[in-house]
Amino acid sequence: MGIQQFSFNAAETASNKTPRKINRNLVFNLIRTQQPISRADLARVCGLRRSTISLIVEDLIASGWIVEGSLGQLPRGRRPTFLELNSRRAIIALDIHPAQTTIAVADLAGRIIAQQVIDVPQEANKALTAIVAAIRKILATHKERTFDGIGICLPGRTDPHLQKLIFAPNLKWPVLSLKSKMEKATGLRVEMDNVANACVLSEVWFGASDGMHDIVVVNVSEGIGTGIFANGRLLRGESGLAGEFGHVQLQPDGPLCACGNYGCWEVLASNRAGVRYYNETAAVPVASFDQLLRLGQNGDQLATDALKKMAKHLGAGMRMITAALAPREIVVVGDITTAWHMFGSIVLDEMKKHSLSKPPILRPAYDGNAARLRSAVALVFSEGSAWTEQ
Amino acid sequence: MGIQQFSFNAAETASNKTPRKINRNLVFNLIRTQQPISRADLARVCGLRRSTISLIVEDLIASGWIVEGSLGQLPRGRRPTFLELNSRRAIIALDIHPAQTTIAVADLAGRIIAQQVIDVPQEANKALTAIVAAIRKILATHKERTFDGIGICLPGRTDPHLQKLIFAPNLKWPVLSLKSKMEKATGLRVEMDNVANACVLSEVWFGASDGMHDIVVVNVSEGIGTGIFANGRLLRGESGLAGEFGHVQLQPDGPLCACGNYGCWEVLASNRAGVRYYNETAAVPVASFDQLLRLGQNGDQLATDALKKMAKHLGAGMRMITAALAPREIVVVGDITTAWHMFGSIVLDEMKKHSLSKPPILRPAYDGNAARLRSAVALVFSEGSAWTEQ
DNA sequence: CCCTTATTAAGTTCATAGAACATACTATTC
DNA sequence: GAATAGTATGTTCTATGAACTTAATAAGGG
Repeated sequence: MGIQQFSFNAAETASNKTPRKINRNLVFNLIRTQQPISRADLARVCGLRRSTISLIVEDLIASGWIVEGSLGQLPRGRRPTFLELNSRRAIIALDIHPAQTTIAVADLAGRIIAQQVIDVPQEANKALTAIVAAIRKILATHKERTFDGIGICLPGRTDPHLQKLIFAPNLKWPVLSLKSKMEKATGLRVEMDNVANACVLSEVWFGASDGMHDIVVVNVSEGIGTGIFANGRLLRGESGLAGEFGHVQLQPDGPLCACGNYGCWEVLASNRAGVRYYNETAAVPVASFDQLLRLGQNGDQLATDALKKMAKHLGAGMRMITAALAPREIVVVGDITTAWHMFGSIVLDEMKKHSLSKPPILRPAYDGNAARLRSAVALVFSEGSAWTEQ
Repeated sequence: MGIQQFSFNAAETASNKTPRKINRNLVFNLIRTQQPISRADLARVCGLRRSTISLIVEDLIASGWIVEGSLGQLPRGRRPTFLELNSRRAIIALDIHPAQTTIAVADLAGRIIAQQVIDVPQEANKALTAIVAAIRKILATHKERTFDGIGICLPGRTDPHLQKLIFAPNLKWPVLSLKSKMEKATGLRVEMDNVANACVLSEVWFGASDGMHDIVVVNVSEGIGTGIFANGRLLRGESGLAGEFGHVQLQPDGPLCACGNYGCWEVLASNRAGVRYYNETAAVPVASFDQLLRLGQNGDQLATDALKKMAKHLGAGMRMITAALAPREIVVVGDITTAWHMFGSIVLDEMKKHSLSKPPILRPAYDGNAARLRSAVALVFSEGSAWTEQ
């Protein structure tokens, strides 16, 4: 199965520089994921000759992506020179959330170097100003690093072509040329995407996924968003709105959803649904999902019941995803994962019910907290393919 | 957006022969889709230099994929030599159906050269024998052609790795090494896939789709199967069972489905559902969907109502697909398309209801009848990339 | 114990071959 | 003569294979 079965597109001719592009990409990714690693090991792992590897490595060092590090130990023979990512290169990661926005500095390996919560006003333009100010401050205090771009993950959808924010109901932001405005204001490249999509990239870049199998990330929050990784890429859809499984109607006589339909998955299984289930039965209502979760973890019966109901509906949605895409893994992101030992099995059981195929692996994101910030790194480097240029 | 953002896989290094592979592929596909076409036009269309095109064309002629044809007309200057697919190369196309199996000879351009319905016994091994006999007969009567393989589309799912038939309830066939058995019996390469998947490939190879956008094919028959084309490839899923949207539960209190769940899309919207709707209301039941369709087209009110109900549920499922994948187009295959002028708009309206994004283009397959047979050609040449070898 | 030599592995150098390309050329037609 | 199709040739970029250099340890001899 070749890489590009269907590339009969005029734009994609290959020149004699094409092999280098491909191999450079390959070698860089090997160093990124296997660092520290020597030239000789690179050759063994990927099958290119040592001489070829040397040339490519020289190129990557010259352009500042990697550096030579310490020497390795061997029982005999010349000691290998380890290659590592250049830790002076960094990106700015932004995790925009209705309740709380976090800004961070991360290096190419996804290590979070600095991190802080910032105050962001509700109104879109004021928010933009506040964010740009925070970015300028970061740039000023981290002069020793080279910044390659800004990665933003947010609870909304972006147009894949125009790179505009097109759908962010939870932020109450209108359609917005966020990307170009930020790029003008900061001079840095900006990549932004939905939380679920960003977490998909994070899983593929830093997580257990190898980029060769399909995975689906389900972000359970106020709503439910999913990100789909298929055929070696993020699946964005024509409009950028692929992955809105949250708005599939699973119960035609269910509660009204914000989208206008009744009984969408996210009305049945989101954090809000959990809270609603609890408040329907309890004498004293809870105000937030956090509260509900704490009650449940402390053994409150009504809270547990509400969360179990939510978990069951989550599982029903995962069954839908399994039928639709048969991915290798479904990865869950969101507050509910902190109580996965209590509710994970309920989700799993419901998902497996009458499944046609071997059900996918179901698991929480490998690194719930940092995942969203890390995903910003993945966004900048997977979307823009920054190291491919020149 | 490069071809291969995530190819950090050891197997996929590029050598200095890689550009030729890519460009040869590209040129061949241009000839395939734009034939007849001259070398000069190829150069203009794809951007490669005339000298490069000449070399690649020479190669393709030498290996028998294309031939030089007639000369074109121009107002002045040397007349261009048209290049065409070698019409002596052909494949055998098999459309296996519970009711009726068709065998055909098709050339690279998807032209059906000969076609005949064959008798196939129910039992799997006897069926295999009958099919192999029919193939041998075809091979004997078409000695003037070179056959590159056998493409099979069938109402079942195949394992993408092992190439076994793993799920064919409507055929009542067990898990079966169909591919390897047929290859041994005929000496030809065999590619097989689900009807919906095959039709996806057919759309991309011979239809309006350009291979650059996502499309979903919905095959409405006894059940409902869908094929997904995303990120430039068919989406098969881990198990080969991706696209089973037909078994997503859209109405938890709906009728029992063969899969064990209640209210799956296919129980609500397949041909069988249409028949069921009619028979619930009519005094005299119909035995087949064909009958129902004829009644409806003749203006029978109860039949029309039943078909409208079915159409509405079809639309609800398309809304699900839109939310899940946001494809550019949804293409419908199946008997219902013969009455698309009557029911298409009902499907469309239901699909659009409360849609978050611009809804996809909804249309019947561009060539309902030949599509399934043609898809066999697409199967052989897209999956095996036959012209890439050597 | 020290020095020399062999062995092993890492990394580099260089001639070679495949491929696209730019340029110049030939062929054909009006 | 002008325009267009198609071909031939030298150049450049690339991966490769073989030979080479570098650096470390092991073995052996004095």
